[in-house]
Amino acid sequence: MNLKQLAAELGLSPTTVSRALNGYPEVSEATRLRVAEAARHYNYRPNTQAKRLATGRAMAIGHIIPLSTRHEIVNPVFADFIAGAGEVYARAGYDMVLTIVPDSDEERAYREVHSKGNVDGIIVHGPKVHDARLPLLEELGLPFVVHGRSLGADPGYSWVDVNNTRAFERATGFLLDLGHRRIALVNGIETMDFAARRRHGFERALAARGLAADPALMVAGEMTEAQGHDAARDMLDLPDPPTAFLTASFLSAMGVRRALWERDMRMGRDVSIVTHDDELGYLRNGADEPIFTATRSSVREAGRRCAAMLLRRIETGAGAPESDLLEATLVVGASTGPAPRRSDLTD
Amino acid sequence: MNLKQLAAELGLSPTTVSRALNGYPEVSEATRLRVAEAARHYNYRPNTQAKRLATGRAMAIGHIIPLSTRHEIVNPVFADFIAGAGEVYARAGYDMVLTIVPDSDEERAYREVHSKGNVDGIIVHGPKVHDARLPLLEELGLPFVVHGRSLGADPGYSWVDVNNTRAFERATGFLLDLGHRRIALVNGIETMDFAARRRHGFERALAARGLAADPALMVAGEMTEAQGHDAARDMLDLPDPPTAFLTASFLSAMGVRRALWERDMRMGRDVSIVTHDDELGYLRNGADEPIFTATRSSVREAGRRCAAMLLRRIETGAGAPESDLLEATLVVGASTGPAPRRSDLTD
DNA sequence: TTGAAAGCGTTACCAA
DNA sequence: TTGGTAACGCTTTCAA
Repeated sequence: MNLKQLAAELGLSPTTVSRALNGYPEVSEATRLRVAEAARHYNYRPNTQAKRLATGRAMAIGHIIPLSTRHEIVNPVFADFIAGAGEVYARAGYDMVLTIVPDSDEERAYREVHSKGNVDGIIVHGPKVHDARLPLLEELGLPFVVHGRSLGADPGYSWVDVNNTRAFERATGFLLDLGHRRIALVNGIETMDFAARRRHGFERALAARGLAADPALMVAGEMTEAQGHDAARDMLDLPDPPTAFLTASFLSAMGVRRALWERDMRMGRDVSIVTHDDELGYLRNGADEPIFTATRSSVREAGRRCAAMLLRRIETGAGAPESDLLEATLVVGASTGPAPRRSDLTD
Repeated sequence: MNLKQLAAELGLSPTTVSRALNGYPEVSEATRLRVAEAARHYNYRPNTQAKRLATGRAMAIGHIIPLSTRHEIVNPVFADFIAGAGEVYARAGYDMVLTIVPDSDEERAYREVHSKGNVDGIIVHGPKVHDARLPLLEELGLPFVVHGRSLGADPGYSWVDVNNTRAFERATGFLLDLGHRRIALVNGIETMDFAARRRHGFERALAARGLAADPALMVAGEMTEAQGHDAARDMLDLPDPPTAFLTASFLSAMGVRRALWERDMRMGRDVSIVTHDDELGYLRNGADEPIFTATRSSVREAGRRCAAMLLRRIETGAGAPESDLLEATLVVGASTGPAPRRSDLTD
């Protein structure tokens, strides 16, 4: 059933039917009702392609994922973000178009998606400290919002990010308050903006107490179980091993835990772990009270906000860049001090 | 630059230019070259929407993800699958359209995506033992391929699946060979087809030795770290606790390991774990030789095959249903017997 | 408040 | 081998 047929059934012109369905004011209430009724009855849905061609709007948002970036697509953060963004798109009648590209083709993919005109805007995932995509998109004039930020880029782009610097600063401060002085950082790859910021936060907290970060206690790499394990194993072999670990992901924390296990050490007794991720709800304080983070659900929230921001910009024709900084909470597993409360960490 | 403008530049009709660019045979080699050259020079890309409207093909494949289904979107398996499918779509010039829907709206989403005509076919994710989506899609006449299978459905649909039954049967047999008699199964939700099959495999291996599964040693639920932990903790409290665990996911295995840790038990000495997932490369046998599975990369391969099958069906106008059964390998962490070799399991 | 007609950028049919 | 024209299904301008 298409518009013409529906109009014929109603004895109206396609024009009027279109107007009635799209909420134009100049159509009488009576016809609007008749039309709506008939549309429902015949289960009429306007053809997307035709609508797109006529309006010149793709009604779709692109997400371009570099293939090799295991960091992104295989990252639970990515999935949660996509879920959040997808909710918003669905409500607004937009499609979400995912494009998987080999890294080498990334630039071509952006240009192509632009000239083919099958998306109205783009979400940039996993920004690096120095990221060639932002100037490229600026040049193309394609509306975009970055999930994250890029330290090396000209400001002036729109973004939604979590406060990684402060989160890690706070977490480090928390461990310092518990008396730890040898704190290890098991970080993500530091060409990624988020990891660079986490390291800054870590170093800032140490510096605030007049401490310098020990390079032997800092490691950066793919955030896997194996990374956490190998890093912790090696560090625990040092003459002056760490008494606490700060990790950038759940998987790394799992690996650290395995290294402790292999040495018959216990979290909270011999060592503390603080990790910036969710899923660690099971780390409990002395009162068997779960201490957890909002990371996972807040990533979904970030997805929602990112998508909403982009749609707003598209529909209002962009304008001044916008930004949105979410505060992250942290998972804490440590019981050598007083049982930490969520509120200790959230502000 | 659109087709008309390009044609004008060349002094040709849009028709001819279109034919030249789309490889129709009836255009002379000379003009084909001229056109190709000009297209490159002006960086011409045909407008997707117009092409779609004219051909009646959306050049897009839909993936509909129910929102609440944490099992899917947040599942690393999902991400790997998407990555594999995305590769194939990109090569074939198709878009991948992800739709996130509240569970209650799932049927409506399928109907809508169909009547709006913005996809040419659908991949069905996470089939249940009894799944209403398959008859619905059949009724709509929308081409689809299932990632997985549905025990309760009429055969006659196309699918790509991993041999879950046999994988778990083999893993169970492996533990039995090592002498274990009390084997626990920490499974996924058993209304999901894959989990039902895994359980069948488990029970079949026991039955083959004349053993019956002990209900107290079987648990099914969300495959999280917490699930694995709680299940293992409770089972280890039984008067006759398990000596081995078979888990359906990496996260569950992590939880089982934590439960062991809390009891100062060790894998390989006190207990064995076999899990159907990747990332457990770190479970090493006595010779410190990693024993690992291909699951993760094979999920990507499944994504590729699923996508390729669907595109083939769309382009050839479907026909007899097709299927593709991949053999799964398994992660094994156990050292109470002779060091297991990968080939022992892959047979 | 309604309708006729043009237009969006392609492809596809029929002539030349 | 090429070109003119209709068609795809909708929106939008202009008239009535």
